[in-house]
Amino acid sequence: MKAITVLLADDHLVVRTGLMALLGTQTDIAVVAEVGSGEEALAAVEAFRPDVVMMDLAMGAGMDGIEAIKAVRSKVPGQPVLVFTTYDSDADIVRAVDAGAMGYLLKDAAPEEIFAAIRGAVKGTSHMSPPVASRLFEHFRNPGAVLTPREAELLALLTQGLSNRELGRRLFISEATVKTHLAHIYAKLGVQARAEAIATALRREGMR
Amino acid sequence: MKAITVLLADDHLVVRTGLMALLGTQTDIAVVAEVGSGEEALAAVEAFRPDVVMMDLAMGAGMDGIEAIKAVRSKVPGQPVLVFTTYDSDADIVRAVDAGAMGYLLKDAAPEEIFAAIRGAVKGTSHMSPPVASRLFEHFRNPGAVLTPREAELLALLTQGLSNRELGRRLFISEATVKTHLAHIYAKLGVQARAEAIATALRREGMR
DNA sequence: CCCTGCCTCAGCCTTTTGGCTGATACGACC
DNA sequence: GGTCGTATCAGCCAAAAGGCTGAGGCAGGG
Repeated sequence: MKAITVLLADDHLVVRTGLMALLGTQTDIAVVAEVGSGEEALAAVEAFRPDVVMMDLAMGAGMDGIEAIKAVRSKVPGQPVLVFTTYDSDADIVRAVDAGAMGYLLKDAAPEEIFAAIRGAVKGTSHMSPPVASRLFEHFRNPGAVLTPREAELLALLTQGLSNRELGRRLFISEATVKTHLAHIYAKLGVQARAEAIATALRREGMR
Repeated sequence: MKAITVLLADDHLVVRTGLMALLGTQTDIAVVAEVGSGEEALAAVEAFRPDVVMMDLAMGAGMDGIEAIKAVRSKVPGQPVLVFTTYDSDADIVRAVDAGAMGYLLKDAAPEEIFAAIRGAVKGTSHMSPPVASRLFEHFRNPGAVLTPREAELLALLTQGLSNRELGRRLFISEATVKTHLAHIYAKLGVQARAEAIATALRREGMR
């Protein structure tokens, strides 16, 4: 039986080393390359054509994990990519899934879970860590909470602490429009005021 | 020469595995135990009396890294503890240092840096990753920005998105007093408004 | 004992924010 | 060709937040 080939992309050497050691215990899984950035991952996918890519989402400077997933899958359509990260923020999960990730593992996952996800990925089975799955479920249970692109843009600036006037200047819209968007955002987030919206956005969505 | 004994405390199995693998390449460093929580770390320190403890700050549920450092050092005075974490928020660094940490390493540190920090720790030399050191320096360069206990308490609630009225109710003080504290907080943080204060606090201090 | 820092509070006035109602415009979809 | 979602804007009013000045109590240090 030919071993499943895996590419590791994570900016932390310690994590890559740990994964290599863990995956090394499995005879049917072989790490063929390890890289520390999204750009390198893209190149390595072309060079090695691994069966599965394990990708961290936070990768220091440059291309982030989500962009890397999109780039990889546009270059190699159908390439199975597993997200392997510390966080399980709503936004990250949703963005990863619609960037085409086959699975979403948390770094505190048990080794068996990791192995199972890799084996599943080559067969086209997707795997989510339980907390991730439940968040994703929540997300689709309440699709009313999906912000429009413009609203999301505004929220991002809002979390910088800008005033309505500033928001208007930055987005080239009137203060009246800013207020309209804000009202919609508050309703969707289920909050009463600006402060709460910022708190919610920063906590829930891992926006920083 | 007797090898330096090390205890690893980190809730991520992958990270522990990676560190074991990296440290295993050094003949003068021996990992004597690895644990996944602050409570276990405390027990392991007593049982193994390691030369150095490497401690993560974020450790899921239960005792966090800072508490664990304090507990370890109160049980074994002078025990060298190295913080090994992903983040370098101001608050974490300062709290770790005054909990008695001997050094502060980031997870993306080069292996040589990690080895050096461990070797230094047993000799009583403290080591900081460069970005950490510069933040610590900044912190002491501008001590005016130190919030009073009451202000910190208020800021914590502020980041929950509460209104002035709510803040007053929670802290059993009048809205007038809340405004006074807020004015001081804004001045110390160097911000103009509530929204900015929340953003700054959440981003800079890793309060969540 | 005085000074300083911290916590507490009041009043006054301006600016900002939020709630509401209503309106126009454009593109997609049926 | 109508409908829906999105984005844009206005005006009005009430509530909240912020700037300013002033002030009392209390603990700790010189």
